Amino acid sequence: MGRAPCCDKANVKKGPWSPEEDAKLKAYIEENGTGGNWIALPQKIGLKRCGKSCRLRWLNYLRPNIKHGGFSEEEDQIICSLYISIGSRWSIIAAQLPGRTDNDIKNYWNTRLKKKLLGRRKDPSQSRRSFSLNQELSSHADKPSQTLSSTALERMQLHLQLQGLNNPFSFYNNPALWPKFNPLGSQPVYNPTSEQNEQSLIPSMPSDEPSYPPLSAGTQEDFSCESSSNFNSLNDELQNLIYGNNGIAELEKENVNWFGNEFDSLMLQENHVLGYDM
DNA sequence: AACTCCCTCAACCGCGATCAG
DNA sequence: TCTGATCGCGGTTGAGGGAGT
Repeated sequence: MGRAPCCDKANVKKGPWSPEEDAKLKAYIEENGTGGNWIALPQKIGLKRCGKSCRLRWLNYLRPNIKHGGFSEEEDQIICSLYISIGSRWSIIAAQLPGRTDNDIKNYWNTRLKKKLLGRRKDPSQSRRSFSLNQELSSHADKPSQTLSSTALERMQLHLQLQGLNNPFSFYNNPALWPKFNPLGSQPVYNPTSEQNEQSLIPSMPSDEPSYPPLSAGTQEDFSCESSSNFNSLNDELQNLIYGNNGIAELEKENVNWFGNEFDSLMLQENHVLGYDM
């Protein structure tokens, strides 16, 4: 038995929204709110739209203070850092960028930022390195135990890419990145002294690399968010997500650990490919 | 000018999570 | 506790427009 449709598909308009529809939806929500029920909302205001479509239109386009396009270099860095840390959790990434929607960031990442970063080939040796890794990994693709998700591969590749010394996004030579990479304020994500951090959110750094400095108030402000309360709630969300003090967070932590494991196995494979483990 | 190709982004779809009765 | 309804998220699609030929 299939899933029940959320609305009557036959009587629902699809495709681009007209200015009249936008005006109706915007006026109603600004006056009455969503009423906590998106499914019933279009009927209330006489729109032949699916409730989900209304919700999306409001969140991604009509909501006040939405920014479109024109991503700054700093926003690029935040998106990139968080993508490597937590993957395609666009809603969480969007929460760190005021005025940006998850859909916007997702589109921006898929169409531009990913190409901008992964397409970068400054150093031929680095290029060969990435290529050989991909080639080697894909040659093992028929072995189930070594099949890796494309997202993880992409993040792995990005991580390698970002290690390039000439790369402005490099974690190692760009201190401005460190606070962005650790959105949790004073609690460092990577703590080389803690055994529990073996599978930390951030891939392990070589032991001779400096650990991330604790955030100053200034850098935390720099990190984003209009109000401190907003920042704190986001902060809490990320704290829960990463450190986990409830059931849901534990689930998230599993995912994070999964990435840690996957990343570790990738690093092992890469070392093997490059002959570092000999 | 006409055609094709490629890119962007708004919107859709399906699914897991959560809520309410 | 169960079940159906709804929400929210991430992946995908396709229309529209710009660039190239």
